[in-house]
Amino acid sequence: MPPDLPAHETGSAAIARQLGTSIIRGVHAPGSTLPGELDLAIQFGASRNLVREAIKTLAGKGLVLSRKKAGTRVRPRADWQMLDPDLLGWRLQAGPEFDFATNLLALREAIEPAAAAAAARHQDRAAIDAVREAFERMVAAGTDRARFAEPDLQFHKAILAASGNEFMMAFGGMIEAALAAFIGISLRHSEAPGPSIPMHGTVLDAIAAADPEAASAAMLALLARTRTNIEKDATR
Amino acid sequence: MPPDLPAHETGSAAIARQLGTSIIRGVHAPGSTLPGELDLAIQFGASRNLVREAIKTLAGKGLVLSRKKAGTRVRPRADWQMLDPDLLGWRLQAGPEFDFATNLLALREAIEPAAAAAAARHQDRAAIDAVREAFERMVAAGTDRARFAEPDLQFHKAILAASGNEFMMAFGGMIEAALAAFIGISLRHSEAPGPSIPMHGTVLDAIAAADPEAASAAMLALLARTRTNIEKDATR
DNA sequence: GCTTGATTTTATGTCCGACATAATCGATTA
DNA sequence: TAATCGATTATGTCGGACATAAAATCAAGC
Repeated sequence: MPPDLPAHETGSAAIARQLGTSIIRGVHAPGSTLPGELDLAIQFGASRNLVREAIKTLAGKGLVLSRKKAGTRVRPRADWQMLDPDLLGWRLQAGPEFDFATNLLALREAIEPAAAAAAARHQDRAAIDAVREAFERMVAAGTDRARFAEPDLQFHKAILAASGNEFMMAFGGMIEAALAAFIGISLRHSEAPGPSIPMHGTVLDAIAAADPEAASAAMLALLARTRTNIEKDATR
Repeated sequence: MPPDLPAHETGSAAIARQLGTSIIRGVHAPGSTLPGELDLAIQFGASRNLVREAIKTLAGKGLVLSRKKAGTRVRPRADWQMLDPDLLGWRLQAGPEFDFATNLLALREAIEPAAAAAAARHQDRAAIDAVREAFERMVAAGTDRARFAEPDLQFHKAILAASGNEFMMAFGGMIEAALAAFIGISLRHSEAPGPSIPMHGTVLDAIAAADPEAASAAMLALLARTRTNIEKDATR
């Protein structure tokens, strides 16, 4: 049985996580061949079948490719499914990366304003209620950073969900995986969240008012503030 | 050995694809429990190990969750990793879906202008050369739709790659999976591609000129034209 | 010494049966 | 009616075996 087993993580999931993290860290470089299945089984103290299941998981995320006799090869980084929440989590577990936060923010700046605009057009009442509920919990959290982070994340996820676009909704899982790892880091450095709350309210109001342009602009302004905070953190 | 085995598709990959497609089609509804591993092995004429490998692949893409005794349950649609290229391909294989094309286009309208702007800022010469090369192949294809589609896709992928943002690059695989399935369908209906070529050239010129706003606007205009074509197709 | 074809080796692909165990279900008891 | 207990069951994990595609090696011919 592999060690270090979080709740409900099966043996093959643990091996996939450890192998995935090793690949991301460069322990196994793109183009290189992983140790054979039997060697990996010995290394992880598991059966060859568990290793194979783990490798299938990594293959499904674009990290590796197996061929008879040829072995299991690490694919070029461009083939990795960077949007996969598991892979994202492994990247964050592997350690800080140059430009990770700014690249993620650039993606968010592209998608979340569009999602806010789509939500303003879509007018799904229940979904907008969920945005409002998250906003109210942010207000209730006040300047308590630890209590603020979770409703903040829910706020953004709720807007993605309210867009009515399943592709935009999918970013919720990705952003959640990324921010979950960031929370522990950024809570120490970020300023108090209080001042950004009204900006969140502006986004909500624009969505509720069915004003796509205002919703998009408000979300862009909010994320610009996040960018300022990230850049400020980077210079400390 | 499972039947219907495309080149280089292993048995477990074939089972994953067939099971994934069944789930997407609603044959196995979210919340329901899949047949047991032994039953699936009989159904697919394969070993229990192959079925388990396939299920691990699906689990890694958010489609299912297995627990001892409880069985393998289909997760809510919101948990599916909609951005996964394999899942995207299975969705397209499962059959036409309401709003698929317009949702994908809305996502592209959010990301590709941002990628074009980022490419204009990033100024990676080799990457811009790849954009130019794809553009020249589009020009060479002229009004031959069949020859046009592939360089058109490469053009968009090259811009995503030129952005320098790994998350934006990741859309290349996704768009490729989506458009690969669309090509067979849309080639019959789309107008000749010739008139859009200059618009592609405008995007390239703006990127080469290091003009992010012009690049973004040009890409948005190009995608607006795609939207017009999709809406035209929808009314036939 | 190089090229080509044959042979051998090897690592994955697939299978089968077995055992462990977590979770579900039904019966019993308080 | 609720809690407990035992049986059942489906997944989790293991080990060994065989098939086979592909890589490596070897031999023959030029």
